[in-house]
Amino acid sequence: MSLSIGEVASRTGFAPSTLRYYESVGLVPSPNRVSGRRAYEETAVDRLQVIALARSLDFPLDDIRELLDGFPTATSASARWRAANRTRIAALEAQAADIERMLGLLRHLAEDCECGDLAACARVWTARREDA
Amino acid sequence: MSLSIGEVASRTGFAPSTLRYYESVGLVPSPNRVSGRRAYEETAVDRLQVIALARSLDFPLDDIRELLDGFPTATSASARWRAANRTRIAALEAQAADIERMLGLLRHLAEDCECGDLAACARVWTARREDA
DNA sequence: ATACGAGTTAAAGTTGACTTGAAGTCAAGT
DNA sequence: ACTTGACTTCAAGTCAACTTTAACTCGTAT
Repeated sequence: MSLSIGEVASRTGFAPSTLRYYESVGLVPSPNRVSGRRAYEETAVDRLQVIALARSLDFPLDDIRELLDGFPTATSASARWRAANRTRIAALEAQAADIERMLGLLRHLAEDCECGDLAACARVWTARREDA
Repeated sequence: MSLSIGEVASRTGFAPSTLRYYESVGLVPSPNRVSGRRAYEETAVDRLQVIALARSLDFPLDDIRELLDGFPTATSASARWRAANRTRIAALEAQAADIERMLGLLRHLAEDCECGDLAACARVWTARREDA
């Protein structure tokens, strides 16, 4: 049983135009056509859901493509791919830390802030980032 | 003591062109000019560091402006601003959850994945999102 | 038979967030 | 006097990621 572009769209939350675009840039494989129309396999939905998760975290399409194309199929997973993955994991961990800082600031503003001045209370949450 | 655009740039990590752009769109107030040049106060750096944090989380500029402009100055903080803030907090919490799911997937791929097929192991981390 | 809805392609348009380029100003150093 | 380096403005260019438009093709229901 195959799925129309509309069905895939509603299952994944992507617009049909987005699915065509993703195909055009090679992010998803080109599905068979049945009388001109795309006939997706169910597995396409799984791939797209990973893409949706990655996009929700603002992974660029090139990055997602690399992530998915280098997928460790049974054996492989190149050193290059593994290194890239470690980088991605580190970046996500840093991002999680940033979210916690931002949540700290927003909750402070929402609940009990009496600083009166942004500068006064902001430094608590914007401390750090002394590298390079 | 005031800061040149170059000093503010190196303290905040923004390019000078970005600082000018932020000023042009009203995200940061227009600093005094001393013989034509911008002379920033130190507090501008604090504001910009909050902006840097928000931008690192891909907050749109309009959102950041609203966040900063509605800052609870001693007394205020409109109901509208408070509501927007609750929304932002919820969005960040959801984003943190997405990061955890993605980290779960990436670590699985990096360490012990023997699924061989993306679809096979992806469903564990792409489950959820059954709303509306 | 024909109208409808959902699909098709290719090309052009949009948006947000910057960056770059051109042409000029200014203070300090040689 | 003049070069340098960091600045100025304003307009235009860039980039990723889509979306929109135009013109067309199907299969199905009336």
